Amino acid sequence: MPYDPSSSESRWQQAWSDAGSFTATRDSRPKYYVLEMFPYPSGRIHMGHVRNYTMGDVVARFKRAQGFSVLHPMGWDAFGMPAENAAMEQGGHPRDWTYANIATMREQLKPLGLSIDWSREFATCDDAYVHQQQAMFLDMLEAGLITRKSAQVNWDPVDMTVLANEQVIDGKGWRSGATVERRELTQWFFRISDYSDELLSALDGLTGWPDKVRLMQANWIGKSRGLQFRFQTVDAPEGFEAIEVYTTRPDTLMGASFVALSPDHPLVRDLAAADPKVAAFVEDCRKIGTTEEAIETAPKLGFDTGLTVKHPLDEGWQLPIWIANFVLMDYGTGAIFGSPAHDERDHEFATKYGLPIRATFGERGMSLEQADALVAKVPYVPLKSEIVTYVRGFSGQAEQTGEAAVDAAIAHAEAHGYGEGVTKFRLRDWGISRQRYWGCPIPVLHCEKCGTVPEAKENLPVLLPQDVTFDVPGNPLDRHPTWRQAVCPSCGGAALRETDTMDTFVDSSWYYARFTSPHAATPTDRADADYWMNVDQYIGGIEHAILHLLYSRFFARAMVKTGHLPESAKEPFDALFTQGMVTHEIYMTRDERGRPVYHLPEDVYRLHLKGNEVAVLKREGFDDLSDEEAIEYAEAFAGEIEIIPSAKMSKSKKNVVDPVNIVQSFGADTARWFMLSDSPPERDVEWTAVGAIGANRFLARVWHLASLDIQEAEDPDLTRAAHRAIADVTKAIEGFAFNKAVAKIYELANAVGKSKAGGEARRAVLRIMAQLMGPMVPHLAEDVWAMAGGQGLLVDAPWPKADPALLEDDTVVLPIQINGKRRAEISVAKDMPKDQIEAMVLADETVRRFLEGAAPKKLIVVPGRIVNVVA
RNA sequence: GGGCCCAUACCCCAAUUGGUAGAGGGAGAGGUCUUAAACACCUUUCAGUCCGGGUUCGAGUCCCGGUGGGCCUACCA
Repeated sequence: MPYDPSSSESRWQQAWSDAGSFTATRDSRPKYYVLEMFPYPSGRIHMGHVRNYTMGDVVARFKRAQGFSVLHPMGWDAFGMPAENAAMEQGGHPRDWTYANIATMREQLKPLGLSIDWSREFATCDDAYVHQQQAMFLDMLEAGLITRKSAQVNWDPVDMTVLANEQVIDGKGWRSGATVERRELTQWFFRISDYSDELLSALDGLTGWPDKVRLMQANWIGKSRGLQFRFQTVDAPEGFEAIEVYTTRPDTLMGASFVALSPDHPLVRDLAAADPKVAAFVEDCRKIGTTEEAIETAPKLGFDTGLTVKHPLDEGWQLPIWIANFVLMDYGTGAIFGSPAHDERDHEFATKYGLPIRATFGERGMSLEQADALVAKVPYVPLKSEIVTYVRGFSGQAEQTGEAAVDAAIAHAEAHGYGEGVTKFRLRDWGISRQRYWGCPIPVLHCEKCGTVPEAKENLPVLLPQDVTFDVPGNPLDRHPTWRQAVCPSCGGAALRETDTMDTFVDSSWYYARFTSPHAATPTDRADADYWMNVDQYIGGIEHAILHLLYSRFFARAMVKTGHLPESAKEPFDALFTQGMVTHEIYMTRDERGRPVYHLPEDVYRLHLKGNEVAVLKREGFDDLSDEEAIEYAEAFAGEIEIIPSAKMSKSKKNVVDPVNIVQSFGADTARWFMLSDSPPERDVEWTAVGAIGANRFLARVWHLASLDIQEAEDPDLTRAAHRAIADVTKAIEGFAFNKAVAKIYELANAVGKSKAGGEARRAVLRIMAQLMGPMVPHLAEDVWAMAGGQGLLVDAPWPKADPALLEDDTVVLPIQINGKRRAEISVAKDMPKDQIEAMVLADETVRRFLEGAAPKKLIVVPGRIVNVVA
């Protein structure tokens, strides 16, 4: 009977389902919660999902076998713009599109044989989830965690909607092509910035997270210590007698050459109202979008207001006030002083507009002239920890580090009363208002009498109306005939509903908590949350390293504050693993006009031909060719396709392989095995057709090995190999080194293949192999388990234990190095004392020949490892 | 511009964390089986660890300086 995953895989999946093997239960076992980032229901699963969920499944099945009560759920991040875009493009309703996609993807996911508790499945667009999220919103509003304030947004005047930064391309709306405006809108915010310090300092405790992610979060939160102070203005309009600035380099105050204001600074607005030239300049600045590329390529623009300020340390010294496009209103105070000698941007600006460049410090030991010469062409920006010489210092030592100088300057300002030391954060409040239909409605009302009023909890959920259309731009909620009309819960009068919906990051900020009691009539059930939280292992892509994880950390704290999570769950993810991408080669030809045309891997015949990598298009009739004919064919068309090195799978480059096809032709276990082989999980893995065939071939070989009928014989070496494998595979899985675990299983399979062991001795080893393979290729493992006489289902078998007595050999081979080069080796008992080894080494013929009778200068014996003789 | 990661055989990757560079897979070559092929099995080729210094009895591993690739982030004052 050959290996036939198509029949056996669904059979085992049915068996697990019938046995309820993966239903998570609260019981006496220790708990383990493993979670992979839930998918967006885009329509089809892709290889990235397969990799992500396979890794999680390995952990889940491994922990389950080790005796943990495992929670391993799955759900859908179901709100968001693609559903609305689909409705606009193809008609239909976002809800129908979303739920149809979920149904499709669920059916694609299930054949992978993941050990998921499907009874806990939910989508964030489910009425129940919307309900509980709204209930929490009200709790958080009451607890002071939410605020409403005015903020700038990217506004598309044609589509009449707010755009996210990534939807603004070259200053134009991605859909309409209209020039994007910046607009002020009143929006809802989570007060995450109140938690800046807490979210930053708590990173130290996240020892189960990659350093990289912690660092990225720290940079994002962006704590800085600096000086905030005021410049007295000269002849400025009323109300602007002083300009507040913030700097992290107050030590460069004597190098100040100008003050620069953001185009959005209140003083600039005041000036623009009176002076059309200022207004025109501000308008120019606005045209440059807020995108990264736009900012990167934008030239520094400045406008001299003609106004001046007095230098705080020298009343007679006046600095000009400029408006500069590179000054941001939402960081610091929206105003800076320019210190061109020690800042790249300021230097570029000063050079362009002919403003003075005066050094405040130079390299250690430099004179004032030398320092000024140093900064004339390029700014001097050493690390703050470096010692420099202050040539225009005003506080602290002449020779000191930047850090010390900053501290001294702050102290000086505070002592003389012209400024104070301030800690600032880059992290801003989290704006969650979206002028969109397909999201969770914000449950508040606007009442003429009472103002903004929270909806009463008993009126929840506030559900989206179904009778909407997407044929006109704008938010369908705004133009719905009746949906907005509601009763004010405070005064009983007429009120209008808020039509903004919540950012979808809100949905994904607490789904992990909802999984602990997905059907509860409250956001969480505290007994369940107390039992299951935290997530012991979270797995997902690095692209979520900042926003999703930071928002979730904040949200968990907010849930603790509102009583929905225990205090111990304020850091919800104990351990985080960020997996690499799945990549594939890109196959490209060009059309008659030289434009690139990409081809799907399934349409390409790929082989090594006389040392060259060749890819050719499969034309009609290709599938009927014999191997020789196919090679001839490839030779005939060689070079027609350019092979571009592997890159992340993307539809536009057509370098995608559909997991559904792979599962159909090879089985889920092959896809899973491939994903775990070779590449370390944190690194990218390249999908190749030959690799998939290779993985499948190995699984067939294991099947074959298990089905052989071998005459009874003992083989203690094989038993040893099996126990060695238990120890190695266990360690590898625990360390997320699945590629190493795979290699150890290959080794064991090779040993089984070579061994003459038969009967129960062989079956025992096969059962161990099945157990070790279980987390990775669970279906084949069940087959092997059954063939080798395993009792019951393999998923219910406890993880095997290695017998320590079988792990170590009694004798070890010690290599002998002479002057660092390996020259000989001796075989000694494992626990032989050092002096005996030394005696043996000195007696060794090769060693004696090298030493030529002399005593060695040094003899280093590392027990169990190596001996080095220094002659 | 800033930060992080990576570089070992033709390719993907191991190397007990400073102790014999090769565990494993793929590809290539040859063979057994076969009418032939597939499957299976056997045999085999291929590096001294990107480059240059340093520390050490000993460096793929640690340190310094380059080169090449990748990821993230960015007018943050």
